[in-house]
Parts: sequence; C-alpha cells; structure tokens
Amino acid sequence: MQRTLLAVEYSGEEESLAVFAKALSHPVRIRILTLLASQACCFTVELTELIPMAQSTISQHLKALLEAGLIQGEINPPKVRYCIDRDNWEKAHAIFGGFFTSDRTFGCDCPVSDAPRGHAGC
Amino acid sequence: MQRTLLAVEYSGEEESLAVFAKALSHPVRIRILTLLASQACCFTVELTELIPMAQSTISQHLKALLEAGLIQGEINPPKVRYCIDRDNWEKAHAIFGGFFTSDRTFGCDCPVSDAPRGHAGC
DNA sequence: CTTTATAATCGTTAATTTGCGATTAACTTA
DNA sequence: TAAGTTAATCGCAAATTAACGATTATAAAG
Repeated sequence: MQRTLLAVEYSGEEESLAVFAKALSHPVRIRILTLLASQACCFTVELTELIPMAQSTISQHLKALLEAGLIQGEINPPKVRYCIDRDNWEKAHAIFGGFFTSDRTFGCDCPVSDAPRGHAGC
Repeated sequence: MQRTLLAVEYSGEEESLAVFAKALSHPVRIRILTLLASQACCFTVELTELIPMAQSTISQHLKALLEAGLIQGEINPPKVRYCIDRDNWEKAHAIFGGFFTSDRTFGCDCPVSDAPRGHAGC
C-alpha cells in the first residue's frame, strides 16, 4: 500500500494496543489462546487435533501469537510446548481495560459553534 | 485466500471478540476512538484536521469502526457527527475483560503422559 | 543407521487491507 | 440557480494476511 506522506506518530500505548488487537483479530487465534489458557492442551499437535485446519496454518497462527508476545514456546523436540505469556497477558489485559475505561465523557458538546442540534446518539 | 475445507465453527463470543479486535487492530482507529471518546471532536472534518491522513482514508476507517459497531454517525448535511456507540463499547469492554480474566489455570499440567519436564515458561 | 513423530518453513494462490487522488452526492448559502 | 462545504464512494496500486500442500529439520526410537 502507499505510505502516508506525513507519517502519523502514535504513542506506545496506541501501538501496543494495536499489536495485541491484531493478534486477537482472527477467531482461530482466540480459540488457540483459550485452549492454551484453559490448559486444554499445550503442544501444537494437540491443537491440530482440536482445530480442523492444516498443521502449517496453525503453526502460522502460533507464530503470530508469539510475535505479539501473547504466548511463549519451549522447544522439546520433536514437540514444542506452548503456553500463555503471563506477563504480556496481564499487560494486554491492563491496556485493553484502560482503553475502555479511561475517563470519558461520551457527551457530544462539540466545541463547534454551528453544531447541528438533536443528536440522538449521544 | 483459500477457504478451509472443513470450516471451523466459532462461538458468538469468539466471533464478536475477533470483530472488535480487528476494529482496534490499526493505531489510527484507536486514535479516532480516543478522540471521539474524549470528546476532542465529533465531526469528520475535525478528525481530518487532527490526523495527517487523506480525508478518504479517514472516512474509510470510520466506516470500519461503524461496521464493527463501535461508533455511530448521525448525518447533519453536509456534516456527519460521529460518536462512540455506548452499548457496544460496553459490550466490547465486557467481552475483552471476560476473555482476559475468565478462570484460567495457566499451569502446564498437560494431560500427556510423555510430556517433557522442565518447562520454564509456565 | 533408518524410521518415525513433530513442527517450522517455503512457495503459491487468493483475499483483504491500507492508502491515495478524483469524483460524486447532498445540503447551505450567496 | 450557482457556488461552497462536507464526507462518502470509486478506482487503483501496493502490502499484508490467510490458507494450503510439500518440504525440511530435529531428535527419539527401533
């Protein structure tokens, strides 16, 4: 895609939130995280048994979750044991929580003189 | 992309979470939501003044947020007033909160007899 | 040493996302 | 009626994502 001419600068919070959100933006990755977190399984082979997708595809999703920092893997050849990365899990929890709760007014008192009236939504 | 042969079935929770997460997966959409939620602005034109991106691009991101249900827009031609969709905002808040907090063990007592030992991560 | 099991990686294809400028639509105002 | 303002949509290009099968790598087991 085309790069913006004047790059928008984002804060660390914004970037982190976007990275975590992107990791959660595919239902199969949510499924994987739920399985790992609920301890229903741990090894990739178990995920491939529970999720009807090609092994390579699941491996790809695991990589995405790894890169987002939400899980960690320990190699025990020929198996690899995955689990939730607790630190980042809590970090993500906090960031999402903060995002949704930080003091909002949710009003619509826009500081615009010619603001139309009768806005039902707010 | 190729469609999976045996389609994976996801729960409503999983689907919803993925939809909300996808909406939050781009930093500029997080910025827009923060601006709308903090009442720093309301009309698209104000967003275009605050965010150095083409008007069409911002309009596109607004559409994505609309379709995810996180915002709502009221047409007041030639302006459109956007604001947070409070109901879905709270719904998203609850779903993310539930996802990160639902009773997890985070242990690694995998029910696999030949599980390798010494897993540092869990 | 060969086979087996596990999981990452490669190569490919198709779909989606992101960005832009240009155009269009809709309503106000002159 | 004409001009102006605002924002959606179109059309395009580039990048990324998602899925697959095939291959490769690694270590254990025979």
